[in-house]
Amino acid sequence: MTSEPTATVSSGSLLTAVAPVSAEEAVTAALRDAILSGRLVPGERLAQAELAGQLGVSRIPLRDALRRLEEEALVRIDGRRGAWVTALTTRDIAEVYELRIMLEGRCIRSAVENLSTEDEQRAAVLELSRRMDEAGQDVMEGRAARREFYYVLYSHAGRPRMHRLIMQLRDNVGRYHVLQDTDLSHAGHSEVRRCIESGNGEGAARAVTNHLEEARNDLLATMTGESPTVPVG
Amino acid sequence: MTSEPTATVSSGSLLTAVAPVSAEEAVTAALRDAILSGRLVPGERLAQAELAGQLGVSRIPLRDALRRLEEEALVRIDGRRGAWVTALTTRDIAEVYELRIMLEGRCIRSAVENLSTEDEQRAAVLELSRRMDEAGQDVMEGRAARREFYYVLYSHAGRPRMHRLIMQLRDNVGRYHVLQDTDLSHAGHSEVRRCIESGNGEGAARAVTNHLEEARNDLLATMTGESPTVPVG
DNA sequence: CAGCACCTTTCTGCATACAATATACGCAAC
DNA sequence: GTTGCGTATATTGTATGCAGAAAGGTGCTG
Repeated sequence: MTSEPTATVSSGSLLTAVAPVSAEEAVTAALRDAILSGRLVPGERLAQAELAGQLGVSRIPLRDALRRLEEEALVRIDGRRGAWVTALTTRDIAEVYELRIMLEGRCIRSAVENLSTEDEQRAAVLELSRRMDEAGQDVMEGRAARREFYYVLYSHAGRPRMHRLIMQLRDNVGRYHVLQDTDLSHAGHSEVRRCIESGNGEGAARAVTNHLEEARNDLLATMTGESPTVPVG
Repeated sequence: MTSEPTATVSSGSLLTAVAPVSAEEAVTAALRDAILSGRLVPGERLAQAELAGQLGVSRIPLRDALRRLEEEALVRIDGRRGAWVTALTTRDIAEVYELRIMLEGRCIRSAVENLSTEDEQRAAVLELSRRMDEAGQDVMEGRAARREFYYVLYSHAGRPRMHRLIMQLRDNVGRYHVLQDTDLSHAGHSEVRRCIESGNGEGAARAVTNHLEEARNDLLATMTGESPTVPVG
């Protein structure tokens, strides 16, 4: 949120991990990072002129960024009334996890099977798994490490649409895990790593499915009774 | 493609079926209809100034429309090089159908089960089914009727993300079915209708899954050997 | 005191204008 | 004859300005 746009967007997009070449891409990355990190909370209004001024760009690339984030379901645009950070209800959370369970099970199975015949790729994935285990102190660091691990792992499934969709669904619910039980996650991730090493795609699918079901139950339990912030109406 | 933008967009969006209120929405509907109907073929270049002039709007809403259609995977935008109508490879087709089989089976099961307790909603869906069977002469009319039937049917699953995603996947591969075997489709749709009437969600899921597998096999068989049109090297 | 209409303000959507970059063509050198 | 480079053109990305629609406040009226 500095006045220098180039400095603000130095972190780059979490999805592409390449330097942004256009202002719209830079703004998208900056806003996405702000939303996923919680600096922009669900329900918060996103005024075009204000954000454009803060990021040092015109309203045109900012509008493009808001529309892109709307497609990622991180932002909700309501006609000519404005844009807000998306607030999810418990029903939304349940649907996202239902989709994740269906998609990630299939995706990880193909990824693990494909990796069983490509040793160097598998080594790179396992290296990311090790780095994920190490970065356990800082919450945001651990989250970024997990995201990168699954991003690279799922990329080997040979299903670009599924991959993109899964990452969007992850980002949607990830910001609602304020303080997830990391011990529980650790067990699931370790099981996934063992399945990668042994080439057991079916086992990895079961591990991810179980892990996601537990995470869903935990998250829904913490959200029970809390009515989510609704932007308008 | 007239010079009057308001007349050009009278058809409205296929997804929302409501009158467009903004120029971007109108342009999106017009371009989407042109792509789905085949007037804009896969691989065709989409120049901003040319399309904006033909549709009678500025380049700004046209750019927004292109970006939205890019998210629907109907248009591919490549940096500052331009936009093209998306061309799918056989691998893309296979992935889209894999996703459809997973998602539509789950979606139709919930929809049919939900409809079993709401008689008037079920009657409306069955009316659309009847209309779908009648509109068998014209190819485009039959396609539109099928689309509306499944759009309304799936909307009763209580899963808006899944619903939106399924319709996008349908639109992606629908334009590749140049002349589908309508007899084969008829049998599948009839089975779905019977399951709706009897409230058999599991049977509807099986029927849709089988239907989609057959459609996938037919489409991939016709595409075998034909290298799809690639926009750029 | 409540409710409604009007006005002011603010914000978004769109059109025009400018800047930057990718492509295409021509020319020269090897 | 082919390859590399430089310039010209075309096209996209972005900034600024303007019109129109909501939202909010204020005064009037029942």
